Amino acid sequence: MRTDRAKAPGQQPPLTQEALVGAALLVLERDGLDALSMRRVAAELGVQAPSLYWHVRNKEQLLDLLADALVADAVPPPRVGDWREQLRAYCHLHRRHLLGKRDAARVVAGRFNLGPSLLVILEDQLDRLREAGFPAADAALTSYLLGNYVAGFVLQEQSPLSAAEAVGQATRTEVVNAAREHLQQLPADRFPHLVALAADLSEPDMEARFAFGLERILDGLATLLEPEPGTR
Amino acid sequence: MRTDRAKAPGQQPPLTQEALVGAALLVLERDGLDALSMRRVAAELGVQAPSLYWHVRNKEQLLDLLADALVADAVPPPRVGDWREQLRAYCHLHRRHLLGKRDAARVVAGRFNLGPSLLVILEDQLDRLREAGFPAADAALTSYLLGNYVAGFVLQEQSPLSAAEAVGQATRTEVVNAAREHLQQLPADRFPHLVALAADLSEPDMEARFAFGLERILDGLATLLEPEPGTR
DNA sequence: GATTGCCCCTAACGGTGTTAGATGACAAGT
DNA sequence: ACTTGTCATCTAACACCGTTAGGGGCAATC
Repeated sequence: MRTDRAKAPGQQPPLTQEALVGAALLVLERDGLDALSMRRVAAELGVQAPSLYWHVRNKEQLLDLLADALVADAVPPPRVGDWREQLRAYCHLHRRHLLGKRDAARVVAGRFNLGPSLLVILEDQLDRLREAGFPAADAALTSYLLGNYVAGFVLQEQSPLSAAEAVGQATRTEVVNAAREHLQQLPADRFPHLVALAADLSEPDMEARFAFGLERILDGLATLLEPEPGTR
Repeated sequence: MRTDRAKAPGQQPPLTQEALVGAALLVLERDGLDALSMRRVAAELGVQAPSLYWHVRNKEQLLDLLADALVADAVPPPRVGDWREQLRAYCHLHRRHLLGKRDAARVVAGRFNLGPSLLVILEDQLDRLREAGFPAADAALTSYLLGNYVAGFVLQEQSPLSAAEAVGQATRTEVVNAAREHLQQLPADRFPHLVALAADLSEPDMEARFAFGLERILDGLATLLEPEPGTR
């Protein structure tokens, strides 16, 4: 019997680890994280599931590689403007990048990454922070803080979407509206602020929410650089 | 045949939704999130798995309830000091609380919560923020920001722990040491900052990392309250 | 006493990650 | 040319998983 490796639209290229990651990326984008199984990735390559374990220790490692691949094609922002503008651009780009790939934040967030692609980004960020005058320790902490903020935010941002579509009805605005109504109908004597701020709390403009937090962080970083501007 | 409900150390109490959540909490604490299956929760109650579906739509809903239960016994900090001190205490308590329960952040982070326990906390937070002088919209955004920051941070903080113990060897310091050595042996010409800051980047003092980010956010919030350092 | 509705049961479906061991392809050594 | 051996994939299987279908006991209600 011949090898039916070619029966699926598979690869002759002899199934490297990168090929696994590529197939996983494809499955993630097409079917979502919950449907990302070893069997499906294998099928994508025209191969049986156990074959994957020759190239990868287990699914967890594949997800680690996937996490790094997800940030691989993120391009750093141009080096124009002051450090603040550059960091702002960095974070907005990072968020846009994660939002662009389905379930990306769920893969990336809470994973101890340190893959090669992330290292490149980290190095570049540290360079700009040091150049801006941040001490070594602060630069390291800042990088961690920003990465954490963006990943955590996008995780929250795209989670209700997938949760809602799992239940049935779809659009994010429906979920947001339901949340606002839920808040508004609370007993006003016990939850006066929640009722009063229902509209603000269920503000669907995620861009604004993201920007608010980011600007707070940037403001806070600025105080590190200006030890005595007069007030404090 | 008699009912063998009592063969496991089970409950006569007729299996309410709260009982499910209680059992789930117990399984989570004892076996971790990855081992939290419907069958195991059922076994904890001396019951078969399909019985759970009478009280709960699916596992996702059980996790939602679990997420709220995980923040249920968080006590707000005393109302002493200025808003800054109170918010700081709030976040540190929240972090400690999540760290105290196994895999708590993995359950809570990235879940659209709004359970009753969280609503109480949110209401209290909003009250303090309004009292401190924050406009309505800013108070809402701030609450979201802080909750997001703490959950995201703890998610990162306790994730490598469980990841490492899944692989085999245990302690977090081992993982951190491996990360530092990995950074130090990078080619110094391509990654000068990563090599130089290896120690800072793999700083294992998570408390300090957390405090750094939190203080930045608090500094940033302070600039919202003092638009012009002259008047008010 | 019959009926209804609650609540748990057994059985089963299709899926999962992962391992054991057989099998083939193909290069190196004799 | 034949053996050897390593790589890379296969088949078969294990122990689970979430979830559904449908049966049956048991209390309250009519």
